Amino acid sequence: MLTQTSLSPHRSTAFQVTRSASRPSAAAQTLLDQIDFMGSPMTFARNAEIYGEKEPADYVYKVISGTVRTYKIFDDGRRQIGAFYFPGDLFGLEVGAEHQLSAEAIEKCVVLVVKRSALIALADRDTDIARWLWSFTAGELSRVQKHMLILIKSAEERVACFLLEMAGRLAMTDAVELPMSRQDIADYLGLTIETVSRTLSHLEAKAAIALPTSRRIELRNRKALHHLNS
Amino acid sequence: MLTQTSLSPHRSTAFQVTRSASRPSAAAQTLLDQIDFMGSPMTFARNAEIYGEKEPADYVYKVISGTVRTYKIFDDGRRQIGAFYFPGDLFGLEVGAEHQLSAEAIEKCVVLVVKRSALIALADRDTDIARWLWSFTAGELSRVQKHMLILIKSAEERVACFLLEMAGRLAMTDAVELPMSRQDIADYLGLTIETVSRTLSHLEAKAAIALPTSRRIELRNRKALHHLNS
DNA sequence: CGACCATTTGATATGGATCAAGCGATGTGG
DNA sequence: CCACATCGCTTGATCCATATCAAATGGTCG
Repeated sequence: MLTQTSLSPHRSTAFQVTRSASRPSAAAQTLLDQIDFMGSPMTFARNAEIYGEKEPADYVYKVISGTVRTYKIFDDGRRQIGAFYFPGDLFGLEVGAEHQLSAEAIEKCVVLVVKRSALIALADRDTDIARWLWSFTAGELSRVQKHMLILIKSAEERVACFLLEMAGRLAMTDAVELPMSRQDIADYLGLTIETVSRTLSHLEAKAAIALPTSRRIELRNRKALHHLNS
Repeated sequence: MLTQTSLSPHRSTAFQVTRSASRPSAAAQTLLDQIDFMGSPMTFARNAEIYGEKEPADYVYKVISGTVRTYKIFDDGRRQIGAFYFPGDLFGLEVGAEHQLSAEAIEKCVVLVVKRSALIALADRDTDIARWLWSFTAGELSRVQKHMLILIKSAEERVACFLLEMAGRLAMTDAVELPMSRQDIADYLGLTIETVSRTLSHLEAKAAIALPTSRRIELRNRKALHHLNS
């Protein structure tokens, strides 16, 4: 499952440098940081599958570079994107035996791959680690709950929420370089690409945003966007 | 927060009988069962608030009888129901300090109330308990993910999913007595009451269900309902 | 019985989907 | 290096599912 579309695991020189540091104690830092010392980097090409729905969830992943989407495809061919993951984000951690969604690289990605059993073993010895794993799942729950709430809003509100979310996660300034296509955005928001495109054009007409290129979006009036949020 | 619309906590004779049994070891049963020995029963009237969004999440609840809804109200007045909880279900367990949604009794309810700190204390001493708490949150995550997926479907698919879910949770047979109103169903499915009502009528016309009364629903053709599921 | 509330049903409006065409950037082969 | 195919995106025209507005029906409780 890990080999189908990806390079075999190896340690890049960049990560070897990091690994040469002395290993801190379990409680001294978050598990998210510790994974840097436990994981093997793997590279995935654009659109490569990282794992598939219902495959054994034996590994957990941390994004080093690039962007990942998790999604589900329905019988009728429609796709719902569950989440986007950016550098620093952990994904693919399940409590059950199987992945609930599929995961793909949106663009060329490097991810650290860690055996889930290794994390579980740590958690059994260290209450803080166990607590952290629980918190992580609770964070995912919270995120999905928010995502669910945007699906009952109007197209304009959904797009505004999306832009604010992306700006918050991958931009320090008001300019965002989106790594995902209009189709990805549409499938994340439960809209069509035409509606996403039209809504962005409309927000630009209202001077809430600017679109220097189709992937680059500048927030010009966050207040107007937030107002759509409710 | 616990007193506003409810009786003060007390132990009913029914629970005293249960409590008189010798206490099993932590690992011998699930935490869900153990809560029966730890919790104080409280009664909530129809539509009484059990807790509000953003209130401290110091207590966890287990439904003994009745039905509970969790929900969020938006600025524009719309309400989204996050979940329905039936007898035996646990709700209100948060990892963070505050409740993310509000909770209300749909009908007169008896719930067991347990201090969250008591559960956390158990989890710190018992890895199995810690694992169970994590699994519980993961189960909620899984449920919300499924719920999110139905929000992008057509009205008929949403209603069919809802009926199958309710039948699975509160009926042994094909007849379901719904505890919630059309408005509750509509707010759970992201539809209007009119659309819910019309869709039920349509499903009845197609002989997929029967509606002896507005609250009682008989599944006459599960296959047809499942087919709408996809 | 009568008031009230939940539900159903009907008529119309509308937001977003669908179908269709055009546009701009990117890349490829002649 | 240019002509052309391709792909992602935008824009336009029309359609349809669901919302909205409105009224009728039915069940419940004082």
